[in-house]
Formats: sequence, C-alpha cells, structure tokens
Amino acid sequence: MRKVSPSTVGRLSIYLRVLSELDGLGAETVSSEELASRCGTTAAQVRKDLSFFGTFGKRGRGYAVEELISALRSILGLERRYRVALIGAGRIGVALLGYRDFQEQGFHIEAVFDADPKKVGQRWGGMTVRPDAELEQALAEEGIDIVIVAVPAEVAQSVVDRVVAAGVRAILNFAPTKLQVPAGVALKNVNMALELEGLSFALARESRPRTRRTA
Amino acid sequence: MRKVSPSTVGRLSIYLRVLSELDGLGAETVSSEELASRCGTTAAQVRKDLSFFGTFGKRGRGYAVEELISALRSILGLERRYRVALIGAGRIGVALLGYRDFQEQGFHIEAVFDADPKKVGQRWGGMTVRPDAELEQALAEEGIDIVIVAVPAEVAQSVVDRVVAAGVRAILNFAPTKLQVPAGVALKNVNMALELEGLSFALARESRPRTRRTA
DNA sequence: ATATGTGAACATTTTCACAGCT
DNA sequence: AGCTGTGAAAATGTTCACATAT
Repeated sequence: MRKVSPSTVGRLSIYLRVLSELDGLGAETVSSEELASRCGTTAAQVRKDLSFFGTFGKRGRGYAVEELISALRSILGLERRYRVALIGAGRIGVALLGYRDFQEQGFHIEAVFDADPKKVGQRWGGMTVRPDAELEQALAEEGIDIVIVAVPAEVAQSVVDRVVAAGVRAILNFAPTKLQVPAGVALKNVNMALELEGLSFALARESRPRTRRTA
Repeated sequence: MRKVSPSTVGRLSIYLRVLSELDGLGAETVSSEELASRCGTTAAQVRKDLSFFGTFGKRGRGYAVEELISALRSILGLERRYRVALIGAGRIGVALLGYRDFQEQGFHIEAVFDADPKKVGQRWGGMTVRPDAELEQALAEEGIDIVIVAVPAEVAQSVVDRVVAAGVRAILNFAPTKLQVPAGVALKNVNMALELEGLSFALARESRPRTRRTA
C-alpha cells in the first residue's frame, strides 16, 4: 500500500459521496459495478482504487455500504476536525464563509483575514475580519491546519510564502495563478477560469469537427 | 494533431496566463525552459504540449510571446464571446455574478435563473433573476453557449438534463455531485469539497509518516 | 551556440481477465 | 453462481536525448 495517485484520491471522495446517498436510500450493500456506474467509472477501477488501502468487500456479495463509508472517511482523514483560515474577504471569500457544508464536513473556518482596512472589522457569518498583519500570529494561536487563499492573483504567492513560513502544510488556492510551494506542503487549486477555458476548447473543437483536413 | 488530453489543455491555459504576465513585463521572447519553470512543469512538457497543435517556436531563439499568446487563444477558442447562463442565485451564484474577470475573458453572463420565488425578480450586478420556468425558452432565445450550474446537489442532475435537452453543449458544475451527461456535451466540475478532502488526505498521510509498519 | 520539435524510452494509470472466496 | 482482489496487458502520459533549424 504505497504511492496513491491524486486521481485515486479524488475518486475516493466521489465514492464516499455516492455511498452516502445510497446509505440514505437504505442500501445495505453495493457492488463495484453499481458504485462505478453511479460514479462514472468502471468496476475494475473501483476495486483497484480500494485495493490500495485494504480489502473491504465480500466476494460474491459486494461492499457493505456503512462499513465502506467508515473506511473511506478514515482513509481520507475525515474523522477529525480541521481548523481552517480564510485569507481574503472578497466575493469568493465571503461566499465560502456562508457555505455551511464545510462546517458539517469537519472543516471549520476559525479566522478570516483581509489586507484592506475597509474590510477589517466587518462581520461575516459570525466572524470578524482581521487585519493581514495578524496573520502569522493568529495562524499559530488558532492552530490552523488549512488555509484558503482567496486573494487577487498578484498577491497570492506572497501570501502563500508567509503561510508556509508560518508552518501551514495544506493550502486551497482560489487565485487564478500557479503557486509554488515547497515539498511537504499540499496545494490544491480551484480555478474557474481554467475550467471555462476547458469548455471553450471543447466547444471550439466540435465546431470544426470531423477528423483532419485543414489545408 | 489528434487526441489531446485534458491535462494538456489545462496546461495550455496556464501557459497563456503566464505568457500574459510576461507580455505585461515587456518580454518579447521566451524559451520552453523559462515558461516551464514559471508554470511548474518541464521544458519537454511545454514543447510536447504545443507540438500537438503546430510549430510555434524558432529554433535557437524560443517563442515569440505575443505570437504564442494569439496562437493559444485561438487553440482554446478564446477569440470569440461566449454567452453564459447561471442557474442558481445562491451564495456561489451571486459571487460569480460579481466576478468581473469572466466578462473580460469573453464569458458573458446573459441570464440568471432560480427556482425560489423569493429570489426571482431580485437584481444582481445589473441582472434580474428569472424564474426556473423560463429556463428552456430563455436558453434558446439568448443563444446560450455555456451553463453554470450552481444549485443544490439534489436538483443538479435534473437541471442538467433540462439544459442538455435544450441543446446546451457545455456545462460548468459547482454542485458537489457527479453529473451524467451524454457524449458530445462537455462537463467540467468545480468542487471545493473534493479538494478539501484531498488536503485532508495529504495531512492524514504525513501525520502517520515514514514508510510502512502499521501492525 | 542555442533552443526547438520529436521519436523512442520510461512511468504511470486504466482495463482485462480470471483465480479464489462466500 | 456471483463478485471481489489482483497480476498481466494495454493505453496513456511524461521525460529523455538528439538531430535539426536559426
């Protein structure tokens, strides 16, 4: 059980979501085939993904839904609570603050920061926006595990450098820029512009369809 | 020039962003080496990615920044304007509406819908929220190219089915659920919960570190 | 001299196919 | 009989290394 690809981890999250639905519907058991079709993948892929972490199924019977849910939550590290700080109280930041789902999933936003003096002191969803200058100290005091970066692209790298220097090992970046982090720091990006461009590419593709012949 | 992987397309978007920065800084030319290092990839990867679409560089000299920008914009289909509809005027939806960057990039939000009668008629960033019932008709009338789905997970699939039936071929999904679309419809997901779980996994990993020995 | 474009080597990921439990 | 777990095969994606152009 070594070397797990990010795609595998992403799929585990999807399996978990679908399993929760199935559990809600009262399903006790599920086959890799069934799970795969609901997750848009293949049965072999499901089994292979799970096999990296152990053996969870019963041959001839499938997977026990509740058991597999626990197993996945444990694998994904979702059994604990994470302390999250949000940097940037702009549009996206504020939208995230209102997003109750995070709390329920165990990701609790404990502090919000902004560099703009006009934003500092404002209250959002029970939190007061704190000044950028308090960042390093607050990260340590609050024992922050994960930082969400929701600042303009131009300043994102400098914010990340500070956060990393302060000892944070996990960052979720919403700024539309490629960030550099040292090894040992986990970085994930949420980039709507990039996804829109992917759609644009797909649309452009299909309007000049068929195979070949340009000249 | 056939079969282009999604990762290649994603990287093209990143190259474009970095090239725009370089252009802003007055750079006339850039080597694959330089571009790669700024994009967090390798020179060979850059050259290979570009080579799927043609030959853009000058040997011994590198790539002309402005030329490559145009080429990438053309490849990604960014030279035209896209008409976008937003479905769901909740927190995320409203945050997106205020996001001026999309407009500048050529993605214009032309209509906003919500199923909640309390939201219908509200104005956001110069747009009036329209009732869900008008969806199909409006998509056709406005000639919508891309739909952004920002509704609760439970109703996302039914919204997508309607949108696809209405002829839309590109969807950006913010609902935390795996959507099914027929072949020929491009679907991209922006899923913060999934990314947070990826971070959770990474953190869980490194707290039980080293290689092996659990029992 | 320098840096591209690319076939061939390598690595990783996905799929196949089947032995082995239940 | 049914469905998992898993090596082996196939497909896909990345890196190397070098001939080639300026």
